[in-house]
Amino acid sequence: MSLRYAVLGLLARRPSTGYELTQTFDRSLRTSWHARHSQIYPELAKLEDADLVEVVGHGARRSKTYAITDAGRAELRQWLVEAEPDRSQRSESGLRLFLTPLLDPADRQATYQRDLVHVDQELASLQEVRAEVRAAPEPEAFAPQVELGIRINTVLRDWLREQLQASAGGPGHD
Amino acid sequence: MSLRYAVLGLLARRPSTGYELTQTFDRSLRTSWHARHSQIYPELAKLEDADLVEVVGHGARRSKTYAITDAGRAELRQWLVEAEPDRSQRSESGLRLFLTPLLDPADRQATYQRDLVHVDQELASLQEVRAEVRAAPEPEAFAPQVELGIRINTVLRDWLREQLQASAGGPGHD
DNA sequence: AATCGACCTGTCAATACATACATGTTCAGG
DNA sequence: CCTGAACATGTATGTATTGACAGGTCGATT
Repeated sequence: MSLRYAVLGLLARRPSTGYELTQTFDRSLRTSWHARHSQIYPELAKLEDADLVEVVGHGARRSKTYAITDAGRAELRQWLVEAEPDRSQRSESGLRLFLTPLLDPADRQATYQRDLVHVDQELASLQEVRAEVRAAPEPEAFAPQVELGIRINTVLRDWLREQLQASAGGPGHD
Repeated sequence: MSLRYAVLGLLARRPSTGYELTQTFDRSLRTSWHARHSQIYPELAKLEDADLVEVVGHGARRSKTYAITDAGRAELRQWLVEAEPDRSQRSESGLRLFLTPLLDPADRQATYQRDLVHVDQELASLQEVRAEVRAAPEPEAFAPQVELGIRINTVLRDWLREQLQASAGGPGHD
């Protein structure tokens, strides 16, 4: 049911078209709940059927702008506050990190290096977002979430650097 | 395809029965790649068909012990080193954290509090694992991974504490 | 000897999700 | 006027995953 609440949550921030939602899933939600447009459009239709969202406008290229309804807000709040969270996760990157010790030192170093490049990019993009948020006239409610993303990626970056340094001396360094 | 490599990876660490794999998925892989036994048993059968794993023993209660084959090891290495990682993730907890700013301060505090309890438990259990790893006679290849888990959960714990303190003064505290 | 709980392996039906297919629209540049 | 790229929305087919069902096994306790 997470997809449903992800969509509801994004529409609670601002009314959007399916296309805009798809972009937000790609940009902001890819690290927490990934979804493709082929899932988003049918989900919007289901949510509309259930009166949790409604079409509030038609734009160019047949686009429809959806907004969350009061019922939708209530449903979202209920899920966030009252439903027991499912703490399980699916992260291919996490799985790879978990299994990396199985590789021999050269392969291991190569994969850590690849991850480090990615984390650096991630950090750069999050720092840009933070700068934008700080430059905004009004305080942004999502600023702490951006900060958390930066902190987690920083920990990851430092850990990857340590692993690379530790094996840099060679497997039988002593 | 991640499930396949998760199973292969666990069998690369040591031969196991389906039941043992299920337990490991629950204990260690729940935060990176979650799977139920109803997926694991059929996957083992498929892997055996493909000669990537083999049955190396029969135990009590009809249990079969599987081990990874040389072909399986090659397949696993190839995936870890050469396949382009899919960086997208699915984490209900992450989604909840992302959406929490939508809640009013009282609800928000309640959910952060709930998360804090969980993170504390997670940390305690990871610190136990670390202690075991340190007490082991031989150096444990997976020790850095445990350390990373501790660091990430520590960052999360500190961040949650900050959020709780920030809103403790009340929404219009100044 | 009966019973209970943990052990252990499977299957099935329904839902979630990915990939590919399919179609039409607006705008900018040549 | 033509063309290509980005915009925008959908559907179809196959695979992945869940939750429920199902049944057999072993050991300990009574």
